[in-house]
Amino acid sequence: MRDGAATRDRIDRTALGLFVTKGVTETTIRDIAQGAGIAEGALYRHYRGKDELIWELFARHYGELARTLEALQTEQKSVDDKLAAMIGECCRLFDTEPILFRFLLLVQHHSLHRLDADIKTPVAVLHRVIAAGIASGEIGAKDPDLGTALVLGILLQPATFKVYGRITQSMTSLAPSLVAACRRVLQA
Amino acid sequence: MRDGAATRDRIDRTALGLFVTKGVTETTIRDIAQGAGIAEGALYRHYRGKDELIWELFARHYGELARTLEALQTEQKSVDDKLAAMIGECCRLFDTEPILFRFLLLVQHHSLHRLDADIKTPVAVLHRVIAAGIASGEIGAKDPDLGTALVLGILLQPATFKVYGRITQSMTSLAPSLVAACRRVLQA
Amino acid sequence: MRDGAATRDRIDRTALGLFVTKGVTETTIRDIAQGAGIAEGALYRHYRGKDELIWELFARHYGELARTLEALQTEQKSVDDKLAAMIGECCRLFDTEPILFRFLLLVQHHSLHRLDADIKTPVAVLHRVIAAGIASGEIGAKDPDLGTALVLGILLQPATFKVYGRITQSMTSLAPSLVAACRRVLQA
Amino acid sequence: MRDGAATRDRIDRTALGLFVTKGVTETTIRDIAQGAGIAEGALYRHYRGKDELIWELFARHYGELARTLEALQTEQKSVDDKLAAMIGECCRLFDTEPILFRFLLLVQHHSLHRLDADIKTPVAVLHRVIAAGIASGEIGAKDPDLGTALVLGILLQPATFKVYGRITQSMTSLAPSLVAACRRVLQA
DNA sequence: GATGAATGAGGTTTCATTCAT
DNA sequence: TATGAATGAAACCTCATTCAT
Repeated sequence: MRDGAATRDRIDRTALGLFVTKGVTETTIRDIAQGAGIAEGALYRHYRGKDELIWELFARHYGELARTLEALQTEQKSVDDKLAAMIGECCRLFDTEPILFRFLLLVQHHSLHRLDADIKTPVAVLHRVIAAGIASGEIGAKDPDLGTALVLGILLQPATFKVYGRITQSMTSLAPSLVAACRRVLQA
Repeated sequence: MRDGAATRDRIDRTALGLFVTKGVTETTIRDIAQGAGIAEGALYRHYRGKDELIWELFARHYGELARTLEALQTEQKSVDDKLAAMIGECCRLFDTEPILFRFLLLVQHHSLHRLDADIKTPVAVLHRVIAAGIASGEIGAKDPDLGTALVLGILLQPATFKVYGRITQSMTSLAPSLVAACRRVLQA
Repeated sequence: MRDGAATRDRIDRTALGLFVTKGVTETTIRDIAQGAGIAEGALYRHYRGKDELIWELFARHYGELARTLEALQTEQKSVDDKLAAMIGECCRLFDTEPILFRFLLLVQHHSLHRLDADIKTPVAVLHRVIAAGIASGEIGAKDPDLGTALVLGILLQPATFKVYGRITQSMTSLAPSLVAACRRVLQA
Repeated sequence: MRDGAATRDRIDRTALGLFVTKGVTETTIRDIAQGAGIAEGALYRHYRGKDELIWELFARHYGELARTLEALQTEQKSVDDKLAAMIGECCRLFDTEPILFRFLLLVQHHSLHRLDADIKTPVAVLHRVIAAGIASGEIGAKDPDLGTALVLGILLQPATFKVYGRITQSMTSLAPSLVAACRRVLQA
């Protein structure tokens, strides 16, 4: 079954790339199959259908990112360090696997209605850290929801700008500025 | 003859609502026609096709927002006041016409490739204000692109949270906090 | 009603031109109305529908050509002169009103199923002349149907070549050669 | 998997028949699919669209006829024999595959604009033979274009008459008469 | 008599999925 | 297990014609 795993991997990578380039709805099974070098029907050996492929791809990586952030956060003591670690990781991910990052950015809206009952999300991790910081007094702000939104905006909007070429530096090189911005924003 | 302008208006409103609710690609011409109470073919009296409908709707309102922001910005002296006015207007727009706002948020990516030669954008207005603030020394930050991204993130991510019900207050009531956050972020 | 007649004339000329350029089925009522400078609905004041427009145009001019040929043929004594007169007239018509000629060429197949009960046709006139020539011994050939086909081919195929630019001389200047060819062909 | 070649064959034959019977534009994809006993969508496995189906069908057979005529012409020494061979073959084709022949007759105008850069045509073969005959003095006529038109007219117009039932004999039985007519016509 | 919005049927094409091989 | 032809529903769009103004 090593072949099967390799094929599935090609499917995943091809799909990810096409989803990001053309959009999810605009990408057809045929596109993916061609890109992965298999027949259309073969895809259904690996996924029950297009929806499941999308969902699987999203849930797997979204969940993985959540677990990674959770681990990083746990390693740190102060809220400041926790935030720095998480933002740094996201920047690193963007630079290392931009397609995957953009996919997560893209599909989160599309897939959010299935998130309810399901897995831990990166946003939830972030939210918990900020809420804890407010509780402990490390963060001056009062509203954990707003705080989460602000931090998220400060992280994701530059990433979006980078996608469109409005920002050219690497996200990693930008990370310290973003961390600083988050700190300032959470002060009041 | 029947009243063309009224029909067109119903088309516009129906389309906007469906685009926001179901997504642009997921909304069909039939959906729109049914919602507007006309036959599918009738839509083509008013728009050359689905793409043009999307583009028209986007360009019209995106351009209008840009012009509104530009006017507001001109009325103010200091960069602080300019930012406050612009952010306030966006919050007001979100509260007043949430569907329109969400549509602009949604489609901007989808339609960005046609923005090249065309009209002024709200982002461009914001960028110009920030660049001027940097030049005049009113803003401590150095990079106008990053600054624009940060402000935009601080504005749009809370809006997104509100769309998903994670934030319940009105955007207008949130505006002062957002303005304050922007000021702080632009300080370094 | 002078205006009505003028409008109808514009419709006719526009339709003729479009039919020849784009094809009959490919030409829409809208095309014609736009070309004629009227609204789509207005066309139905002049013709009951598209089919009738086509048929009317065809029948009118096809019948007129038949009557013209009939008159010319009657004026001449010998079969040779009759043929010369008819061919000359067709060549003149091609040079004078190429669009009309091409339309007749084009639509004859499309409209032939309605010719049954109806009017005299140019082909019928030609056929009668040749049959008479065979009967009187002026023509050596035996089969009037084949003879008609040959003469028609000798006339229409050069016209078709001219339409496609493979022949550049005027049809009128070609007429003597065509007449000579017909004579020779009808000899055996 | 199901047999693709057989299906494609059924599509081709059905399309050819319908094109000839109802006209190309008047024949719908649904007509063809029904006639071929498949779903509409299945057609697109075999042809990219209706236009390509038409073009493919035309180019394939038009080119094949050109090659056949070329081969026959090469086998003969004298221009007379070359013409006889080519005309004989066309008559044989008409009698053997009348639908195919009528299709070629019908669509040549519709498809001529794509002939530019492309393949050899039957008309080109004929033209070359006649031009060579003029050069060698075997043909008395002077203008190869006119000569080609005349021969073509003498061949195709009887075929057209046969299509409409005005001529009842087989084209093959008519061939000698046509050859003789061509000879006579090319003498001056 | 003219206008052009509206209708409604029908055209071409796409596409996720199934299924025979 | 893989293939790719086939399905069938549905998408977008066109167009002759009607009809309210």
